[in-house]
Order: sequence, then C-alpha cells, then structure tokens
Amino acid sequence: MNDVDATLAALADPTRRKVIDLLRDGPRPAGELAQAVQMSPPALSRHLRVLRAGGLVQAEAGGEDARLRLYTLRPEPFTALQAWLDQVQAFWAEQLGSFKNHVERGR
Amino acid sequence: MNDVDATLAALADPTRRKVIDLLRDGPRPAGELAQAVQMSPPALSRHLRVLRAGGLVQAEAGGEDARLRLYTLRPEPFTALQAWLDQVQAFWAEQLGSFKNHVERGR
DNA sequence: TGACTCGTTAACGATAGCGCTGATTATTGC
DNA sequence: GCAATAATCAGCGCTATCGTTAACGAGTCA
Repeated sequence: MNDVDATLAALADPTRRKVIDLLRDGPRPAGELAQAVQMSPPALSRHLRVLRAGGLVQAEAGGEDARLRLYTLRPEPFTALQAWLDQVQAFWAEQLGSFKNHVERGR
Repeated sequence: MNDVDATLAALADPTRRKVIDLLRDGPRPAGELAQAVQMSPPALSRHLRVLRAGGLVQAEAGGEDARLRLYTLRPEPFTALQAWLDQVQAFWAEQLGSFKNHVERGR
C-alpha cells in the first residue's frame, strides 16, 4: 500500500543491495558500479533505474566530466523503511499484550 | 551474502508484507490469513513457506485444534535487517565524511 | 468407520524480472 | 568534423515467481 513496497522491491535484488553498500562509501559513476558488480553497463543501468524510481538513489551530473552520472544515496526511503520496521518490532516490545490481543479479537 | 537477502526477498512481495502486518496483532491460523488477503489457501501456503524459510514466521501447532497451524512472528530477521539499515543510515550521520571519501579514493 | 475441515504439496499456464548484444544520445578531445 | 567514451534505451531468450485447480495426509466428530 505504501511506498515501502517499492523500497523493498528495489532492495530485494542482491545486485541492487550491493550497489547500495557500495554507495555507502560515497558517490560513484554508473560505470564504476557496473565494474564493481561484474555486470554489463546496460544491465546495471536497469538496476539503477529501479533504484531511482524507488527514490533510493539520485543521479547527479558529474561536475568535471558531464558524461559521468554520479549516483548518491537518498535518505527518505530508508527512514520510511525503518519506521515500518519499528512498527513490526513493537510486536515484541508489548509482550504483555500477547493476552490483550486475544481479548480484543474475542477468541 | 548475508541472510538479509532472504529476508528482503521475503518482504518484497506485498502479500507477504501484509501477512507480517496482520501477525503484528497476534498469532493467526493459516486459513484466517488466506481469507484476510483474499487469496486461495494454496497460494498463501506458498507465501508462508517463503516466510518460514526466511525465519520471519514460525508455525506452532495450535493447542485446541491440532488441525490449525498458528503462525507467529520471529524477531531475528527483523533485527538483522535493522542492523543493516543502521549501517546504511550511518552514511548520512557522517556528513563531514563527504569530502573525506573523496580524499580516500583519490579523486 | 466415514464424512468433513485444515493445511500443504503437485502440476499447469501466465506473467514479470534478469542479463545479454546491438543501437542511440550526449560529451570529450584531437 | 570525427573517433572514442559514458550511459541509457530497445529487443531478445531465459528463468523464476505467482495464483489457480486438483490431489493428498492429518485431525475432528458423529
């Protein structure tokens, strides 16, 4: 329902998650990323498009060489995912609610 | 690399994420989950198998009626995912490192 | 025992995702 | 202008995944 779907779909692929890990060390041009994950530039370009569509990364026009597209991480989807994760983990926080839920659902 | 791959693959499907959200309110039998997501029991059973394989859920033998399999959330994969998320978000924590990375990579 | 329910497994058709090669656009430097 | 480079787009097979129906063990109750 939320955009968390798109975020998780983007992170599902191991290649894309590796790209995220690579970008943790700083911005990288697309070609360098393709070489790092041992993949043809067109294949990685598709992955980058998915990551862009999900808002996980952002392509800046490289200042020095305009042919290079420097990719950078964007924080929003990750904070949204963390918010959802916190909600899920609240399940164990309210351990005393394990019987409260039974009552609420009337079992 | 890690088992985070399996976790994210399991969470990628919207149906499976909805199951997780449903289980936040407490354990549910498989049939009730299938009805909640408007899906045939076999289809949901496959999703539950994926969630089980990833360790996100656990099937307990229902005490009252042994035919029912009550599914419950398991914490481990979520804490592992949170750990990875924290690593990624550390990228913005060290904002001053944006120039440090340039130096390290010798651009 | 026999009818019924719960859940899973098996087999099938349809769809979507992945990675490749080849072509296209934009930019650099001679 | 022209060759070379960076990145994306387009088209093509391939595999995996998803959901459905049908068949199968397991458990309940008369």
